[in-house]
Amino acid sequence: MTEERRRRVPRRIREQQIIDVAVRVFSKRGYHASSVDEIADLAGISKPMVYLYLESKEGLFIACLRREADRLVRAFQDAAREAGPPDQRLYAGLRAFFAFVAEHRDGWVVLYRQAAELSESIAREVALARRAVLAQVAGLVREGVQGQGAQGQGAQGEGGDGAGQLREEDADFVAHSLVGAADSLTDWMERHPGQSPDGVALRLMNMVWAGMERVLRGESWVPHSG
Amino acid sequence: MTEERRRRVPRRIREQQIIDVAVRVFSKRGYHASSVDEIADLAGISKPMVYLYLESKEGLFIACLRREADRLVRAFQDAAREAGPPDQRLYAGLRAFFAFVAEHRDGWVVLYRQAAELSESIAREVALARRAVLAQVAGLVREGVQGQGAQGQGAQGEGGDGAGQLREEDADFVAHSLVGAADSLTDWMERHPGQSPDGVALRLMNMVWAGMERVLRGESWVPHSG
Amino acid sequence: MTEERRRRVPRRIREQQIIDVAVRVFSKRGYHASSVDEIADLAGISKPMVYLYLESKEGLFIACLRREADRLVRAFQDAAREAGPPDQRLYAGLRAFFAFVAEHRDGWVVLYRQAAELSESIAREVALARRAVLAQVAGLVREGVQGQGAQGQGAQGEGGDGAGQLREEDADFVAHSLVGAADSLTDWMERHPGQSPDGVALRLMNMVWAGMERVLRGESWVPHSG
Amino acid sequence: MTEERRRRVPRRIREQQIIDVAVRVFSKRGYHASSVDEIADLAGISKPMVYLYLESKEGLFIACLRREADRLVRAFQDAAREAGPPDQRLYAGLRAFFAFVAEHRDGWVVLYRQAAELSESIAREVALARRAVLAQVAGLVREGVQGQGAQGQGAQGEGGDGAGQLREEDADFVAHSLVGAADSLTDWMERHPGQSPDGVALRLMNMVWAGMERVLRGESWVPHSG
DNA sequence: GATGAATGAGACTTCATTCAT
DNA sequence: GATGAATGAAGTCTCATTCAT
Repeated sequence: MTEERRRRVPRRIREQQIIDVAVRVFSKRGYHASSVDEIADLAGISKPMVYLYLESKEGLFIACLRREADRLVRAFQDAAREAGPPDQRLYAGLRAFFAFVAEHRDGWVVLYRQAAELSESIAREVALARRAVLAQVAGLVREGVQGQGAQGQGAQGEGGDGAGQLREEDADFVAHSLVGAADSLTDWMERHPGQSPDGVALRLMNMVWAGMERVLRGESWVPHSG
Repeated sequence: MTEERRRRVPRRIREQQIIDVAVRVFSKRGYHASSVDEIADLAGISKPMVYLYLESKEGLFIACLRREADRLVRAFQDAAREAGPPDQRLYAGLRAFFAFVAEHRDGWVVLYRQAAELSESIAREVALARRAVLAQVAGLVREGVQGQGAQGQGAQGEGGDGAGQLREEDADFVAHSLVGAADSLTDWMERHPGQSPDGVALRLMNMVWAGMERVLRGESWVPHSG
Repeated sequence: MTEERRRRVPRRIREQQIIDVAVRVFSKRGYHASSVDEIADLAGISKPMVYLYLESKEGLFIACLRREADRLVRAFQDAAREAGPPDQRLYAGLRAFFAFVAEHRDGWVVLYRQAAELSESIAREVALARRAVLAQVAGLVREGVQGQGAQGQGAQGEGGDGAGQLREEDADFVAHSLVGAADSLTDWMERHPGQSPDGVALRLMNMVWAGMERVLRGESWVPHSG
Repeated sequence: MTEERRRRVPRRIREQQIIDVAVRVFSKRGYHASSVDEIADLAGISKPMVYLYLESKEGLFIACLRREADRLVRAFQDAAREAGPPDQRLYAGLRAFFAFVAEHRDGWVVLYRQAAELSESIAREVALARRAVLAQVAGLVREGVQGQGAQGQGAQGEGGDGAGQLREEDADFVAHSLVGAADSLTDWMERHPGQSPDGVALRLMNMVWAGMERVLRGESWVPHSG
């Protein structure tokens, strides 16, 4: 890995180099405030190459988006493939998530902090990419809680049969909550640098595990109980 | 709504008109993709008026930011002022939050979906505004859980004394989780239009209430319990 | 002279107040870089008043120009009215000039440092005002040297009859030289704050007095004398 | 002059073309009244090229300034390099000056008629450029008069030893006077088109040569001699 | 594979000027 | 006599994108 920027680099590699830089820049500045000029400069090539390989600024952004979403999804899948009881698997998923964000902060930002400023056509891509991530989480949640009645951690013995009524909607609700919380916690992590990704995952697990099942079963906390 | 667009509108009112429009536009397009031209047009005035009253695009954005943060914080405070047991108060807070977002979607987007693309000086303002919101939530959380041992909803009888160990950090963790989840759930709401803000708040309450206390007490879910 | 900015000031006085401020601002920033806004602000009135009284930015500038040219011309005339031998009178004129500039720096700058940036129609006015100043100097020069043969300071006894051949052109040449030198020396004065206007006038007098007569007589220094 | 406006001109050349035009425009209109649009148009290119090569309007102006100051200084130095007695050298310097101004009127105007309207940072540059020009003249003056006692043109035999007391300040005084006079005489030249630069230089030489030495020696004309 | 040269379009911002009170 | 409200026009500057080599 001689770091000298070589001429005549084959297309596949150049593309990756460009995307590497672009993720960094898009993450730092946001889509609109990023300039193709800067990206080309930092990639050590001229602008026409960017356009030759990635077609347009939108194309470049979409390429970034897809690569980062893929990476995150794969990290999730790898973690979830682990055998084990469902709570362990969800925990593993969350750990994978926080570890990914800690290591690929830029990728996460590109995926999740570019809501308002994008053109219609990019917004669609972003929605797709996020759907892919959310789907992973929702999957884990569904599996995890389905098994919870049998292997869960005790207290709620009211029967896992409620899990049969799992609706897509509920799993989606929980997945949104988890991903939203996790996203927000990346900010919290930045202000508490001592915290390991695993620690954050553990805390979050503690906070939601007990309640998740409830939600997926339908309400049980009664508003006016006080 | 006989809001006929009049000439010679006094400054105070014009400013609000401008900010109203700006919140809408910034929310729809994001900061950079918004143009002062469009905002002026939609406000029914010429660009120089915008600059005369709000100084600059940044000034305009900051004005939007502050107004919306104030509104949200006030909505929260009003809800939290209600008497009642702590879980009720947190529930009221969440309801207020989702109601606010449902009614002021644009304001929320301006506050919470403008991360990466902003200049240093605006980023500071955004951070401040968000801190104000987070502080409200953290406050509610702290109060709520401190009282939980005494007036809580039963199941966890392990004693409220653990609440004494509440650390700022933990309340902040929970507040980040809640706000992040809530933010993300606004997307969920958009895809499930039948859901009332109160319903969403209830679901979220169910999901986190049981676990919050755990987090604030220190961990209790054990990773390798399986 | 209670300095409180009063309302309902009569036109004549308001006009002078405005012009006072305008001379200062035009001098500091130049014509184009000055804004009517700033002038109105500093004058403590609203822009429409400026337009009511002075018609336009150009009108305002021309008013400044005329007033300052008048003042300078009058200072010159007062000095030149002094009786005395011609060299004394020229010296008195130069002293008056440097004293004026030292006290009305802004006025001078407005008159003499606004060459390139002005519109055709203002440039005409400027030329007129400068002509008035140059004419004063040229007048002094002509008188002074005409008498030089009789009452001059000695050395050149070749006779004052050459003075009869004075051409307008020559007096004008000398006047331009003197005013140009004097203008430039105002910069020199700024860098040598110890120097009194009178001292500068004396130095300049020394430098040009002997040679002036020559020029007005036709050449006498021969290029290839070396 | 087959300078057909070509496409794809190399940077170095384009830069010079731009500066050529800019000097003309800045000279004609002054800094603020000049528009980059006009400069680009006259240079036969689009605005972005101007900004690509010269950074900003200020950068463009500074580039003009430096080039013209360099040219003038070099013209001076070339003239002063001529061997010969000191009066001849000063005369050569003045001739060079007037010849330069006659041929590069625009350059001179850019250098010397842009006083009041410039931003702080440009004003610094202008001051620097002018200093360079003044320094050349002051150098010539110093040399010239130092030798005057020995090789001078006769009349003043009071001893060249006074020349040893030359102070920086005095040379500077004379230089300011000369440059100011010369600047002002460029206006005179415009109104007397028949005059050659050499003729003007000769007249000025006549006017100041005799007196210069006096100034540099300390005063000798006595105010109240009459 | 690679790039220096070039631009149309559009952004923010300011200014001289006027209107209605 | 005086002003707050309002604007058309113009200016500086940046950007995504392409052409010709």
